[in-house]
Formats: sequence, C-alpha cells, structure tokens
Amino acid sequence: MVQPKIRNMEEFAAVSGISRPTVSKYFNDPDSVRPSTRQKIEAALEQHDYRPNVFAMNQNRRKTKNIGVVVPNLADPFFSEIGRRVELACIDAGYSPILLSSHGIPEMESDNLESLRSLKPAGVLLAPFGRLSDKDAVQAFDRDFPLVLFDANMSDTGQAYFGTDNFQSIDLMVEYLCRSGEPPCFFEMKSPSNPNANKRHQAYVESMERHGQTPHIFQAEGEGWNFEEIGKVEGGRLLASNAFKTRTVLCSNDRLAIGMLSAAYALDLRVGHGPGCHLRIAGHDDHPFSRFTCPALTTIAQDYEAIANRAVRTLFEMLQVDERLPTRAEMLFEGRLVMRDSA
Amino acid sequence: MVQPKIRNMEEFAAVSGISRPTVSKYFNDPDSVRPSTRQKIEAALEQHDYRPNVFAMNQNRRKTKNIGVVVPNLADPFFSEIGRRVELACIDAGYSPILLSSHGIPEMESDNLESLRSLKPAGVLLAPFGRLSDKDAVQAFDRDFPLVLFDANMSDTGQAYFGTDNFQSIDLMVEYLCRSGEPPCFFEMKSPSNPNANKRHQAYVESMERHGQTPHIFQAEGEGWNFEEIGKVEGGRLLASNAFKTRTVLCSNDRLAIGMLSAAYALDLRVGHGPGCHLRIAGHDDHPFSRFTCPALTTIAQDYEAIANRAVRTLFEMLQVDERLPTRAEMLFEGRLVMRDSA
DNA sequence: ATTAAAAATTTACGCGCGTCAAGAATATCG
DNA sequence: CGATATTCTTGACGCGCGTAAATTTTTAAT
Repeated sequence: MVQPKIRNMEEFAAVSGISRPTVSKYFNDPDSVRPSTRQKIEAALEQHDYRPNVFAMNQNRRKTKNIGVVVPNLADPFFSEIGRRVELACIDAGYSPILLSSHGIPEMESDNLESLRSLKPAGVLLAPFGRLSDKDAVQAFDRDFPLVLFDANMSDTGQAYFGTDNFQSIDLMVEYLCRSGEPPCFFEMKSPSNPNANKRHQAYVESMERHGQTPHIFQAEGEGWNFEEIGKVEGGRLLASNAFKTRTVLCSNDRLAIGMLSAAYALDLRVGHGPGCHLRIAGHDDHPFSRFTCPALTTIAQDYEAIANRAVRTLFEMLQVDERLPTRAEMLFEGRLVMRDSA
Repeated sequence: MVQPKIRNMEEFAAVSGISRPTVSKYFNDPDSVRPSTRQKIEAALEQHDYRPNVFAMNQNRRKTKNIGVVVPNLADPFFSEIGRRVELACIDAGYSPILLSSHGIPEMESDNLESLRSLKPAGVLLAPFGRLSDKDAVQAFDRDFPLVLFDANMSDTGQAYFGTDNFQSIDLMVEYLCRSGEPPCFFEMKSPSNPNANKRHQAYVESMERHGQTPHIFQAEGEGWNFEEIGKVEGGRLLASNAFKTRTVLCSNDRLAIGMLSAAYALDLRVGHGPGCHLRIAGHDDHPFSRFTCPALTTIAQDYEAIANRAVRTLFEMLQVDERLPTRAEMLFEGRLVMRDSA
C-alpha cells in the first residue's frame, strides 16, 4: 500500500516476481497455477492493492464472469426475495451477478436481454413473463448464451427450468381446505400473464374433481401488477354481493389474497377457521408479508431456496463442462402448506 | 440485416461511408456530428444492427455511461420502489444504471462501492446505511467519483443529499394525532441503524413538547431488518401488558406499524379512530402495503418521485459541467399526511 | 467568389489484457 | 539419479476502440 500505485498487470507482475502471462492465468482461475506461485501472487496482492481492469479483461475473453439475472418486477417482494438469493449464490461462486428488473413491462424483458448481450455474460438466469414474453427473442438469446429459467416456464426455451409444482401445491391446499371445512372456490385474475396462474387454475379444477367437488371460478378484471388493489376491489365486490357459493376462497396468489383480506376487513367479515368466522381465505406463495396480514394468511410456501440454488447450480454445471445440456432439464419443487389463521 | 455481420467499428464505418473516428464520435455523443452525417450513420445502423463493444469502449474512456445505484436492502419494498424510480430515470437520460443491493449487510455496502470502482461509473447514487456505513470508505469513494446520497444522510459525505424532512413530517403527524384524539406515544427500534430513525425520535419529542404534551417513548429490542416481526413481537408484548399510557401509537416506520397491527389483531384489539376502537396506530413512509393493512394504515407518504428525480437530476447536472458542486447541496422534501382508517 | 470556421478524414499510437509458441525452469516418479 | 510431465518465462501479436495531429473537405459568412 505504501508503494507507488500499480498501473497495470505488467507492473504488478514485476513486483510479484511472476511473469505477466502467468499472472493473467491466475486471475482467470487461481487454481490453474502452481500453489507456490499462487502464494507469491497473493502475497503481492496484499501489499499492492492491484485489480485487473475489467474492461480490458473482458474485451478479449469470450466469456466473462458476469451472470445476468432478469426478473419481471423487483417491486414484487416475491421476485426481490428470489432475486436476492440468486444474487448471493452467484457471488459465492465467484461470479458477478447483474440484476435487471423489467419493471413489469414485457418489452423491457427483451431490452434487458439485449443489454446483457453486450456484457457477454457467462450465463443468464431468467424469470420470464411467460405468455407476454417475446418468445422468439428469448429463444434467440438461448441459442447464444447458457440460459436457465426459473419461476415461470416457457416450453422449449432455456436449457433448464426450476419452479414450483403448482399441481402438487394447489392439490395440497385444496385437500386441506376440503378436509377442514367447505370446499374452496377459486379467485384469480381474468387474464393473467404468468403461466403459473394458468397451471394453478387447471390444478384447482382437477383437484376439486378428484375430491368429488364442483369447481367454482371467480375472475377479477384488471391488468397490470397491482394485484392487491385488484384483489381488494374485485374481491370486495364479490364479497359484498355475496357472490361466492362457499365460505372458503382459495386465491391464485398471496397478493390477491392480501387485497381480499383487506376488503373483508372493511366489510367487517371475520376471516378465519375459528368459531364466529365468516369465511376462510387462503393464498399461494408465502409472500413475505403473509405472516403479518390480519389474520395471518394460510398459504403455500414455495421453496425459494431450493429453486434459486438449483437454478444457479445447474447453470454453473453447464459453465464448467462448457456445453449445453443434452436434454432440457425441468424440475419442480414441492410447495409446503403453511397453516396460519386465515383458513 | 441481410448483410454479413459487422465485426467492429471499422467495418461499420465502411458500410456507412463515414470514417471510423467520426463514427466513434457519434457513439460518444450523437449530437457532436453534423446532422447529415448523423443521418448516414443512423441509416446504416438500421440495416446492420451493429453495436460498439462496451468493453473496448470503456477501456480508454475516462468516464463511462454507467451509473451505480446502491441501496441497503432491495428486499425492503421501500428501497425497491425508490430504486426502481432511480433506475428508470437513469435509463431515460441515456445511462446504464447498475443496481446493487447490500442485502442488509453494512460491510457489503463497501464491497459494492469497491465493485463499482472497477466499472468506472460516471456517478453513483447511494442510499447509505448511515451509522453502520463505513464512513471512511464512502468518503474515499466520494473523492474519486461524483456521489449523491439519498434517503439517509451522512454529514460531509457525498456532493448532495435528498431525503424527507422528518421534522416536518413527524410534526405533521403529531399535530394531526393530537388534534383528533389522544396525543401519541412513540414506538421505535432501540438501536436503529438508519439515521432517519434518530431524527424521527427527536422530531417526535420536540413536536410533543411544542404541543405541551409529555413524550413517551417505547423501544423494541431486536436487530436486523425484520421490522414487521419485531413490531409484532415487541409491540404485541406492550399491547398485551397494557404498557402504553395512551391509546395512540406513532410508529417510527410503517414496517413496525404493520407488525403492531398484526399483533393488535391477534389480541382482538380493534384499531382505528371510529367508535368502538381500542387504539390508533400510525406509521411513516407510505409503504406499498400500508394501503392493504387491516385497517388501512394512516401514515406519512414520502415523496419518492421527487427524491429520486432530484437526486438523479443533480447527479446529471454535475456530470454535464464535469465538476464537483461548489457547496454540498442538501434538500429535504415534505412528507404528506395520508389519512386512512388506522388513526 | 473569397475567406474563415467547422467538421470530417487520414494516419498513427496506445490502452490493458488474452493468448499463443518456443524454450527454460521446475516438479514428479520410478 | 535421470526421464518425463508440468509449469513458467519470454516475446510477440491482436482485440476494438479512444484519441491526437495534420490534412482535406464542407459549410457558413462576408
């Protein structure tokens, strides 16, 4: 630190007593040099805080140490949570995650992928919009870079996909609700953009039929990402007009449920499974705030940790062997029933 | 598009009929070339989707078009919301925002600044931890790059600071609460990391004294970012033991309030200002979920938009004239009282 | 048309590092 | 100890672009 500043790898190689090409090799992969020389370099590193110029590094390098992470909307706590875990996993692996949010705008997803192109990422983790994604753009990107999808699936796109088994999770919830009270109706967005919503719809119908019950679907008008507001307004209308044929409502996701809980409270309808309660409301996702709703929300916890870790791990395995997967991997993790007070 | 791919600026200059140095100039600043040549370049751009290599671009360039945006914790909806706005404002201005979260870990803030150094950012927008920030590291960074702080202030650090006037906003809330019912006590974290918390504490005391009332402070044990949980546990304990000397509680921030609302619900205490209500609870920040709590939370809305825009604008003004501000700018925006049902 | 100013071109160099080939040094093993 | 396999050094080239100086072309103004 006391020495005059090191300007480039040439100078750093000089003070560390190692040739520049070897130093270059070290920075690419510290394990690729002999332990004795690694020690010399690392000793020098502690004395002369030198760090290679990332721009010069990446210029000639085919693949950088950058990992793109693209989520549809960071303002949604679900994505900030799972994005957070993915980010940390990348850092642990010695990569530089670049977190990009599409701010709820599908077109921006393509923009983000386009921006990533110029950063020559070693790989990309994408939680796509799904139906609203530009499938051609994503598939084109998939051809040029190692791409792993998570949260939302897109057929024949990406080298792998990791998400929650909505059929298992919804069935788990339907089973619980049927066993413990009236069979649930289903509350969802009318035109959801996320493919999970469609799967959950289908899963609900199938599960209800398997239980010998008649499915009842209620759909909320509205576009965009304001799920709580939509749940509150549309759910409130349905509650006020007594439209539900049952006193148990399964919401397609927690954010809708949070809105509906708010509406129920305003209508003085006591939500829960205890005596004196008017209706039960359940959600899906174990949203970070679902523990603090009134009453606390019964929901399905997605295995964030497993999804994030497996997606990252799979990507890194591809990077190691430096080839595409022989066959598209697809793994669904089970949801876990979280019983709280609302249902 | 039909032509063979352009490999570099040399080839692109050839097909556009302009010399490479001029093309280079164009990409630095499209307005720096004659309109007629700009048209030629842009015409060529539409035919041969060429984009300059960012790494080669930034290698020799002193300042890049990168803007660093560092927030303490993206998992907090407050920061994901304000980070979102800052990001979009940067994109509008033709810069590339790089959003970094410190994941609630103060040491990671310094790491993030260190990472940013190697990206040679044109400027950085930082929402610091405050007391827990490594002040020396931040100030050192301030000397090397244009730095603007927002949300949390640090004395003599950064070229400018933009945030909310906690004294104004807390006074507004205290005034309202006193006028409409019992004077509030104050509920906060015992050892808050955020400087805003200290200001709010002080603002509460001063405001109460100005109103001729005796301030009462209640502090919650607990560390970390689990404010809702802390609010629920500690707030619940205080409510259950009837420790509050008043039936109006002003929480230092919405997340604590959300936790306390949850505890109150569990205790069957009706919150609100109407008849039959046991207590009033108010918050601060207009957290995205405060509209959907039960009851909806009365709070102070921070002017996210203004804070984000002014911070970004101030930074860009510095970049334009390419010099530090003659004097450290500091501007506080007023909070807005949002009256809902909880108080 | 003349002239000065502005902009574009030509030529050339350098940035910091990746990477390759050939040879020298070192390590590993029987 | 010698033979072979690793690893390192030396020297050199190139990546794609920024940028500077000198020259030529274009534009604007008289």
